[in-house]
Amino acid sequence: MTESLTDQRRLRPRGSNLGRELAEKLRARIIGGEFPPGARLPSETAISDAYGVSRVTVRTAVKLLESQGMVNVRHGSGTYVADFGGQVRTGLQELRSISETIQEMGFTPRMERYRMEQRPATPEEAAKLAIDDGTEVISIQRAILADEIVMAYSYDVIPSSLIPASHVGELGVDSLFRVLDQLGLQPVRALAELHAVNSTEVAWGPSQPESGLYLLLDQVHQDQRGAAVAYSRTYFVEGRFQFMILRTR
Amino acid sequence: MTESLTDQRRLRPRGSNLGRELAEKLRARIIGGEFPPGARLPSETAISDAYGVSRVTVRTAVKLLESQGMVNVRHGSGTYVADFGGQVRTGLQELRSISETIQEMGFTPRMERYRMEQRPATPEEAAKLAIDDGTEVISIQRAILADEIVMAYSYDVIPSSLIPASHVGELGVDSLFRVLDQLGLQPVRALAELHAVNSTEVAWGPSQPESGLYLLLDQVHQDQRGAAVAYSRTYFVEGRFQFMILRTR
DNA sequence: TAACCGTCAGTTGTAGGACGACTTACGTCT
DNA sequence: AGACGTAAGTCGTCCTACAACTGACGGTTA
Repeated sequence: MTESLTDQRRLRPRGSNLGRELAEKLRARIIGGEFPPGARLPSETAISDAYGVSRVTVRTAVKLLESQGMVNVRHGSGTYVADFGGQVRTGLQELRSISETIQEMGFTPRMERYRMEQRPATPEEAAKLAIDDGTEVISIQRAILADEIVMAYSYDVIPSSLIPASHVGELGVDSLFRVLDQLGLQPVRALAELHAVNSTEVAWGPSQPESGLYLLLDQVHQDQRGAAVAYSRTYFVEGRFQFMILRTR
Repeated sequence: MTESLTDQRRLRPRGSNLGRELAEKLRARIIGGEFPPGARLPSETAISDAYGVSRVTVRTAVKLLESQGMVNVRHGSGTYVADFGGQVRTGLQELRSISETIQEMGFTPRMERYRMEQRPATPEEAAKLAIDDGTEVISIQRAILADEIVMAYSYDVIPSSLIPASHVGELGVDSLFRVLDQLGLQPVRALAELHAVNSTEVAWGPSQPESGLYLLLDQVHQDQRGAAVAYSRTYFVEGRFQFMILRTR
């Protein structure tokens, strides 16, 4: 068995590398306030000295932060912390669970399960997940709350073959991402479609919003090889969740 | 056939660099179908030989494409074209004009100007643009059409001080981005907010959509220094414009 | 036969040093 | 005071080399 090898690999998060790790550290220092918006980061050579890595690695880290909109790199001048309104930092384009985002915003997230069932995939779901028509899938309907206020209604679909029976129970309780992570199925990207929806058939349970106006995030989550691991439709109640997109060149 | 990028340095547009240029060329080849989804790109050394640039430059280009979700890089294996369901669609997070996006999708874009005026900024606009209350701004209301069908209604606001009188005339006709580009005001990032809107007061003119359901993209465009150069609200008619977001780790 | 396990070539990740291109500040000259 | 040249600092690109990883091939073993 090669179990010991995989365990060692876990010490360094799977799929990460020095560049990503350094980017995460720098990001933490920026968020921590050490480098306020507009401030200049140390030079690349200074950073490479401080962290004991090569300047190549520093550059990949900085480039990553730049692509996330955290910093602006100016040739000949330096690298500067981007100035967003002071508070916003997580954009929609970064892949993370909604629960975590709610938590980072200072609220208490909670999941409420409405229905969970195993059934054949509908043609649309099969197309999105690139599986055969009628393959068994697990369907989960949940509400996502922040401080007991409904933020969104989610409809998730996962092929049953990906979830061993021992983990099915966690699906309705824990975050979808966390369960997938435990199974070694880290989605690294998601192809999302956006729609405005006005319907009374989305919400369920108590404290339904009055307007019926939602922002629909229709997502296919993929692993590193491009294989679809989950299909989720999340209906965000308009006005309750601030959606930020960072558009970069 | 090797082409050297460094030879034509004088022709290079401002603010670009070799890495970005190479990324653009590779992107064109991918979109052109030379490398279909799932295909492996030539190795980094092969690309660096073919284009006459160093492997470092190739890596920055590939990293850029990776951050845009165009490719997946696998250590020890190669770089593979990401698989979006067969079609190539431009993601929302890449900053480009709507006209260009329409054109890339194979339609004919057209702008229709409804109203353009110079007036003091409203408090909300002043806040978004980080200017003093009541500063003179130019306000433009337009419709964006693809093959003569209204895709979106846009409400743009630019501080008057940025636009010399000689260029004001072009504002309603040409793309906003193109005018700003001619003035050396290249927006490199935009902080956008997303909303679902249901209103009958957005549309004007003939061929108004029946539903009144829109996806509102509320954007503040910034230059490289983080200064706000324009504030735009674009109401996309629901269902007519496919919105793609690429979420990456 | 079938599973296992090195080996090896190919590819991406990281290192170190060097120089070019650009920005900024500062001192000099007019 | 203003224009200009200079120099130091910083990012952009190049070169070479090696480490880490992947995938395929073949030999070994049960």
